[in-house]
Amino acid sequence: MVAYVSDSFKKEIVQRMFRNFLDIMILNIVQDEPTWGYQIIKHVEEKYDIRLRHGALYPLLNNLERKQLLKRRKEAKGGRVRKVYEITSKGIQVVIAFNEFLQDYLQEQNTKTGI
Amino acid sequence: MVAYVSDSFKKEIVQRMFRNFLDIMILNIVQDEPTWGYQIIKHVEEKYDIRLRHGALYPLLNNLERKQLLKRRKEAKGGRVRKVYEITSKGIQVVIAFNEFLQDYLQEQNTKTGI
DNA sequence: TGAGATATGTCCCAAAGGGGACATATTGTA
DNA sequence: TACAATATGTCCCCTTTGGGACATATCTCA
Repeated sequence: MVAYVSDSFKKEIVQRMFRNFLDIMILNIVQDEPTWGYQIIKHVEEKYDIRLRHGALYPLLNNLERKQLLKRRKEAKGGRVRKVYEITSKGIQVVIAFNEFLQDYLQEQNTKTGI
Repeated sequence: MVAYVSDSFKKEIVQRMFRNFLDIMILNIVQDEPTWGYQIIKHVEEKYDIRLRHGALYPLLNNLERKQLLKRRKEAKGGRVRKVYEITSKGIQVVIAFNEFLQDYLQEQNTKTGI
């Protein structure tokens, strides 16, 4: 846990989200559209202003593939290797479970604070 | 990361949520109504079927108080000590930041998957 | 009076995880 | 031709975290 400072509250949350639920964040991104490691790093950097370490990402992608949450659709080449990942039905289930929990959680928040 | 098995997906998510965002989960519970450590443990066990270790919770509560996210309202006694916590305005900001991120995140999910 | 529930405190060891470094190869561009 | 960007792989050390244990005190009920 880091010090909470007014404006950086949200930034802090996003960072923790990516630190602790990186696998699910990745699944979400890949679900949106098939993509590859390097692009995921660029995407997250651009959208969330967060720097993912490739040293953490690539092993994770291989891991998710081993668990059959992702599948490597093709290796688009040109002399250069590129692993394009696609989400599996099992992967989608994980994303759905996550989203449902969040939905239930927020639902409660709303009923408590009066819509 | 643990193996994802169909039915236990959601359970798994809840556990990770409490493991990784325990502070915010606690802030939420306290925001709902002022309460104390022992009751939080019972509450979480009952509602989520998750066992919080008091060895982790009590230091965290003291920590949240030191950071002024919680304040100890009173020590209701009877010879026995009980620390009743209340959320602070700073604590509420953290909860709001968290909820807003989740809201934005789910919003995107919905627009992507069609409403 | 003795056991179980209530209530909180603190500490330590082992496991996990992340940051950073080391490594390699191709493509484009100045 | 040389550097920056693209693209992925792997490893290690250090910090963080959790689980479990040790500790204490009161209250209630059988």
